[in-house]
Amino acid sequence: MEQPLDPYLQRTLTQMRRGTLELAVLLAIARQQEAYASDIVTELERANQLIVEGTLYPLLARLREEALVSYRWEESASGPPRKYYQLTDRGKHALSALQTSWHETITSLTQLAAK
Amino acid sequence: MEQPLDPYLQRTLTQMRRGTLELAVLLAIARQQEAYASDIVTELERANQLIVEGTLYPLLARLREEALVSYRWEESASGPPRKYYQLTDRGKHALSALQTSWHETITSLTQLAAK
DNA sequence: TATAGTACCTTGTATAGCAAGGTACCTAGG
DNA sequence: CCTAGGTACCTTGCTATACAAGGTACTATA
Repeated sequence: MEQPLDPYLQRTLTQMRRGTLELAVLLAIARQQEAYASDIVTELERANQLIVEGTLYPLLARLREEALVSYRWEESASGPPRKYYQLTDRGKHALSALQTSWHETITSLTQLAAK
Repeated sequence: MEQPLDPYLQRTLTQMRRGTLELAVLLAIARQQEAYASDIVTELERANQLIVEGTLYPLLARLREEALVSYRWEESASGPPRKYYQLTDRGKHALSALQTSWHETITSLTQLAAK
């Protein structure tokens, strides 16, 4: 039973997603070696990270432009062809750098929260 | 010795800050009971969270509009008067809610990162 | 009466999440 | 056939916010 969220909290959580979605998507791709958009959505849902198409497709396009991921087309028996994404070497390095920053952020906030 | 950052990483880290700065500022105020802008900057620097004036002042104004903080003026012997901020009850609740979301996010990403 | 230090705040720009809407492929039922 | 439903890709418009840069004003000191 979900309560409707305070608009303030809603907005702030959206901002929080900005910092983590890109990392989460890179992790989801890394985890599966190869993934197309629906795989990523499913993988993130499993981890309670919601992402919608209007967010994911532009994000994948950015990752592509930055050469963090590459893709290949694959035909599907049950619909249009799919773009399967995989991490490039550059993507693996970026993922590693982001994880480091992420851990530093956790450390900082943990320290701030300690009385 | 700081290396100049990859512009991509730079941008992404800025996005990461979006999600955490508001939480960090609320924590910094809570920690000190009362704080003015410079106190907050100092407190965050100590935790390795950089924040600049052009970010902090608008953020404090937003917190004020949302009634998460209130302030009182205090004269200073060494310059212009200062605005000392403190959390309101609503602010304490919001802080608590944000911390909960923050921990959930950590859990999600930790789960995604686990092989 | 300058100059330096402190403290407040605003303007303009770029970025990215999201709602909503669009195109096109495939299969199955009538 | 051809229409409906499911799948998959993508775009447009809106909004929020971090940050660089610039601005005002108070106090103390030389």
